[in-house]
Amino acid sequence: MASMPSRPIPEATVARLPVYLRSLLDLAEGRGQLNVSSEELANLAGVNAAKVRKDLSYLGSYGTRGVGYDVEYLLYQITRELGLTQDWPVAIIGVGNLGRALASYKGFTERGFRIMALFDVDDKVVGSTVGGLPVRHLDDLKDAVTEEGISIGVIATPPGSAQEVAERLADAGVKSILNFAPTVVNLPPDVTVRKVDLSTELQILSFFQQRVQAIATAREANRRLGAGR
Amino acid sequence: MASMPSRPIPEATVARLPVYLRSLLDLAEGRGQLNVSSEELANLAGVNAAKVRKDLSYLGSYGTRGVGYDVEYLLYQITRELGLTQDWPVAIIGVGNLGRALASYKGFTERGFRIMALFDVDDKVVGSTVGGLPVRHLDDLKDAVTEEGISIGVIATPPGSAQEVAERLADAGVKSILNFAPTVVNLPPDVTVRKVDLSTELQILSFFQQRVQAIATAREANRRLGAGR
DNA sequence: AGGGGCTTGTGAGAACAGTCACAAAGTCCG
DNA sequence: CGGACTTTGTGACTGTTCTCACAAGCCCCT
Repeated sequence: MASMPSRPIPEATVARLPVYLRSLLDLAEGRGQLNVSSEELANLAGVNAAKVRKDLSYLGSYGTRGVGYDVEYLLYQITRELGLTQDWPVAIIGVGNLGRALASYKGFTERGFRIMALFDVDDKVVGSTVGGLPVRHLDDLKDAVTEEGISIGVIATPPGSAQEVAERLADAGVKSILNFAPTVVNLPPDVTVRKVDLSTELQILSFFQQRVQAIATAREANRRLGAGR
Repeated sequence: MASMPSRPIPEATVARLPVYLRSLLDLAEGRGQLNVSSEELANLAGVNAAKVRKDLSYLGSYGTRGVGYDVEYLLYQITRELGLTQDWPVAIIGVGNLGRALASYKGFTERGFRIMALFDVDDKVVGSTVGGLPVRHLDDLKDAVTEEGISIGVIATPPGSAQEVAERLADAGVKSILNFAPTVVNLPPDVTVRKVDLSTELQILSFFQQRVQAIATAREANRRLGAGR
């Protein structure tokens, strides 16, 4: 029995690790701080301190009681746990407004994600260069994935094409997909799909906004009625 | 006591309503289908049927046993619950790559979200026109929010400016913010902030990808050792 | 009018996530 | 060297979300 994963890391924790990572980078690069307490990290990450400690405890006991966590060491551990000690070759499919913005977005490349190839089906863009990379035809996908060792696919197509593109990615052996198209894609469970959906987010905001307004309106009505209590 | 909210709708449910909404629109517009079962809706939305039923039950009893849900009626109820029967005026702050892409992104406008104003601080873009709208200076924010009745703010600035912009939005009376900047913003609890973060998503994918590879490697090692069982 | 066949709505329980509070373990200072 | 102080790591609790399974309700056919 080689290296048994000490405890399985809850998904909710995994989703917060990148936030801690960024906060720690700010501390290290910005102020050159050497130690950080769960309290301070919690403030930076916008969560509560107990949660930070519990999250970090899944990675192991990397803190020192009475002192806090060593920033550099924690940075290294989180980086390692997230698999960011290596580079991940990324392909973007769909070179419309969004695809273009993604291709030239810096935050994308900064942390070990290398955009290796762009794909589209439109003859008007296939062959052109975007952000220093040639746009290839979608039919080249499988070959390119093999050649370039692409491990992450980013779908930035219109919703109608997303499912097909997702299947092609899966067929080419890509196991991690980030879907920007506003539609659900169904794939076998061995492929991890995450969704980033603008209009969904706006609609959720709308729900809360509407609720606030509804309450305000009700309160207003109550006041007019002069209802006591 | 006027209209007591029958049951509070769980946040997890709210987050799925937009997905159901989209699936229903596909059914209605695409195939003109009149009824839908929880089973079918679940397939379209990529969740399980019991969850669909429970989610919808929070809105009221809008289904018919033995038949399913009336597509149009359900569409209306979800639209109403999400507060999408009215238009929401939106402002985008930060007109870089991402801001531009957002300003011209169609999915944005389609469902009752109207982009009313764009803001930046860079003299090189202030005064120019993007997607048919003039880019105004951030200092005009408060006035514009009042004049245009802006209720949703979208932050598309670099991370360093996000907190300040968020505070300005809050100060101007905006209660709903969608933050694309890769940083946490802290605001009073009466402001709803949602975060869309590209690199966080990629890092989460990296975690799972790395895990899969680690397992594959371990299995490979086991095979080489000829370990039985 | 009654029975068979579907599909909803929901109670009960399991799984997961978040919070609290405190013992354990370290530092620091006199 | 000992005691005050700080901060971690975690057990126990609470709250939320998911899943299962089935009674209740409705349609349709004969």
